[in-house]
Amino acid sequence: MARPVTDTRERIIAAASKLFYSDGIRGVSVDAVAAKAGLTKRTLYYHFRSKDDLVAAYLAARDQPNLALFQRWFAETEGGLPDKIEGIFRNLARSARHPKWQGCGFLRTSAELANMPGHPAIKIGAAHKKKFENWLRMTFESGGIGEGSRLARQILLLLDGSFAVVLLHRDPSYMETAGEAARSLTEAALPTRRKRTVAGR
Amino acid sequence: MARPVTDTRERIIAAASKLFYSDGIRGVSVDAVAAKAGLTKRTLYYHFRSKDDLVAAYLAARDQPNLALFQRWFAETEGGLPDKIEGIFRNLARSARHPKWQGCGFLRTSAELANMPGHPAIKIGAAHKKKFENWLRMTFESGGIGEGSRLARQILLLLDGSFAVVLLHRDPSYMETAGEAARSLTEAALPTRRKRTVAGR
DNA sequence: TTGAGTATATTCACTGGACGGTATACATAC
DNA sequence: GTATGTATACCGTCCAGTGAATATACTCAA
Repeated sequence: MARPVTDTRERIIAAASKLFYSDGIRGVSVDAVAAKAGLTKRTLYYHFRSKDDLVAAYLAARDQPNLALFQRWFAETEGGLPDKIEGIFRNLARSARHPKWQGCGFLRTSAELANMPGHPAIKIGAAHKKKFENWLRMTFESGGIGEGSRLARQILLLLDGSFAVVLLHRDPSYMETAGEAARSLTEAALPTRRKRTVAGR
Repeated sequence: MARPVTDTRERIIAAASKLFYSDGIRGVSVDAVAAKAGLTKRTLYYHFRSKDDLVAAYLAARDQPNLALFQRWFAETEGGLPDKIEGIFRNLARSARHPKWQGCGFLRTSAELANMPGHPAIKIGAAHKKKFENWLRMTFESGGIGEGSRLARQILLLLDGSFAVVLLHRDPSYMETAGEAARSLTEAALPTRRKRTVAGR
């Protein structure tokens, strides 16, 4: 065959993505990924050095699209900063109602591999969440919020909390509750539009 | 030997608890649990019908002590409701700095077994979190907070969010951030002590 | 234009080990 | 002499990773 490397690689990653996300890392064998991709395990091992490598590639491939999705949800929501933040949670709740939804792949991987803190996949997950947090912070700061850093962390906590809680209870309404909380915190952090001097901590 | 059933059972659960919490469910073999408990796998299977049973027993054994710990942290913190809520997070941050800390066993199990939503262990985890949420709600309501139900959910989201985020970044300071957010939300929900009529949503 | 040689890509068949669970037998306590 | 409890040894399966061979595309000299 000798197709260009990237095609096969991406087919493998696509297969891995579906399986790892749906059944967890340790719940999916390399054979299963190869079968889903329509090739032999040996071929898979030609393109990836190890299962750990494959897991890292799976998460790396989800990094940018995930971020872009959140940013789109934010951009497409009408209204002020609090509304737009709440919009992210509303969209998330909607997507969590899809039957194939299984929480956040990054968080689930970090939970599953908690005993291997140095695992490349965990580093990728951590970097992903940091990117999101930074984007929030910059958004807040350019929206006139002084302590954008703190608010960004709080929103992130609510977001990841809703991933965890909704995965456990299978009740996406928690995401709407999280959205309300996020809105409250954002409103409280917003400058009062009247007096505007120090107002710090 | 023929020791009373409960002794051996509890020794097994204690061993399982350490191993499952530290290395995850699928990362620990039944043999490993038996070895840690100082007996044979066959003996273990005399006391538990399957690994799934054992996993459920592991979480069931953590239910009450965990709840009691949170309640103690709440009770032992001086001050008003917001302070006491923040106290939970502060204590949690302290415990998360212990080298053996690996997040919340209930959440990690639900993440690992996400593809088996009916698994008994997940039901136990869900019930545990519901108990905690209910305790929060009752605490808030008897503290004079009208919408205690919503606030309880928000606090829970922050708490579980901090479990997830700290597990990923290995940075317990997120728990203090979550505690601040929890305090803010609690303060905002507290009656103004002055005008007190509707003030609803 | 072709054909030899090389790098890329894929397959089949296998290994060594771990894993969940069980058949059978033995020991102790009441 | 039967309930309970523990141990040895085993079964069938799955799983991450590999060795050896093969097939295809690419390069470049004749």
